[in-house]
Amino acid sequence: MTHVPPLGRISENRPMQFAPPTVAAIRDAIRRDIITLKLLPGAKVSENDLARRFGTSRTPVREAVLGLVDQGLVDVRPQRGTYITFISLRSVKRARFLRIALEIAIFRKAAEDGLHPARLAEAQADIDEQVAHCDDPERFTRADDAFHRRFADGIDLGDVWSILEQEKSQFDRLRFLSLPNVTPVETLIAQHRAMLQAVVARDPDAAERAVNDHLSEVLKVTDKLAARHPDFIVNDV
Amino acid sequence: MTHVPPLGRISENRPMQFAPPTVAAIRDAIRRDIITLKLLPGAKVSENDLARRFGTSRTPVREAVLGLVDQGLVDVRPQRGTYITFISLRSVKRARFLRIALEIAIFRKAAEDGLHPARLAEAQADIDEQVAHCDDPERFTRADDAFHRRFADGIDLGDVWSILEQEKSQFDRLRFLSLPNVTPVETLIAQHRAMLQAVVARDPDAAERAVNDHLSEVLKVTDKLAARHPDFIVNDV
DNA sequence: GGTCGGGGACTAGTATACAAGGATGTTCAC
DNA sequence: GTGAACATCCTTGTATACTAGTCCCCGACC
Repeated sequence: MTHVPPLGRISENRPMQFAPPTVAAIRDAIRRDIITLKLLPGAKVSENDLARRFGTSRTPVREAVLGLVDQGLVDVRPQRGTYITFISLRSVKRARFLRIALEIAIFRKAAEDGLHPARLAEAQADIDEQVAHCDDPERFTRADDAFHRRFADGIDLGDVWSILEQEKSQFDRLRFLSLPNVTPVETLIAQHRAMLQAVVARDPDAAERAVNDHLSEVLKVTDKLAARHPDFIVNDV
Repeated sequence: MTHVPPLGRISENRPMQFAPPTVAAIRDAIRRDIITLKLLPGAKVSENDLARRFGTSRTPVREAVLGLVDQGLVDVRPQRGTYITFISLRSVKRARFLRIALEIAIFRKAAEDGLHPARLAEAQADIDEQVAHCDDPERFTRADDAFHRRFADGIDLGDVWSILEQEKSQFDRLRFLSLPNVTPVETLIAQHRAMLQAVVARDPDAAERAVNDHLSEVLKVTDKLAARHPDFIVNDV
């Protein structure tokens, strides 16, 4: 549980243009704590405690928590309490299925329609970033996510990534159980290069193969992790 | 705007087992009104009015509305009002992209792993239902949805359909602009049969082709509709 | 007649109060 | 010593009150 200084009415910091950042800020803060396992699965959280922690009333906290319920990260049981959900192996498998299906479609479309050169350059920059920080797991992960996201944003269909974001949190928790990743970063970077190259070459089939290889590699870790951390994981398959 | 009799504290009707059905009930009711275009795009709704309509306080209504914000169905502007979103052509295209990608993956997996015979029988029953009520658009649509959902539920990955459900509402509104559908129901039913048969035959490639044919047929209507109803649609592509 | 300003009637955002049910610990009976 | 009943505390769910910002109309003034 991280200590968070009271938000102190963000409205004073930000110009409060259109939306209240309060709820979103609280939701993201809690979400981050859950994904980084500062809030462990099964832990009980209290809306009152959170309200005190963030220096607001229960109302914004409650709205934030409800958002996390939709994401399957917390489970609120009336008159009992609010609990961090255990990592459901079935949910992880579902997220994996979804991610592979979607990313294949994304890269196929990117390879078919072509991507704006600027986007391609950004993707290349992401790879360079990965090379530069291959020893720093956190920065590597960030560049990794940026790379994937780049294509989702590039195919000009609006916010496709947000769909994945929501599901991704399910196995992002798993990923935090064992940083650094088991797969050598050189392999990952090589796979990223193959994915980018397939899009540049406008070859949808090659893109699909590359994505499939990559995600199979990345996601097969889940099984090992699930076996190693039975205390956080409910095996419901 | 439908008149809805006050919920009168659903807790009395339902056993109030675990969750409060109040918020969910309100959310679904509003959602239905939006999708069926009883609440037109651009219309202003007031949390106070809704609260009066449902016979509750603002709190549950507000929580329900926030859920609809996540689904992109309403837009709440602080201190101004809550408005039904216009149908965003980009969102529709995104939903279409997502649905094709996911359903292809679902049917491929169903064809690869095979489906429980009971599920296959249910899918067949759904088709029979479609044949029986091909003149009743509403019942046909229900059986249509049930058919598609059957496979999403059948691949044993948890609630995959809910992802689609959320996106589907975007062009469900479009669909309601012109019921009955333009594509003859005989064609749809034949396509459904092809999809089911491919799964039964355990032929993933055939399944993919069948799904692609079907969804391309169903979803291509959107372009025509978008051109015909410019008042409800914002062309942001 | 046109324009600017002020006030009232909305809006959503937040805080607080209350209600209802579960968990837990203590106490009393056996 | 053990077990059951009860009281208290704590939980979330809901209702209500209050705050702050926006819109719009109406009147006054130019």
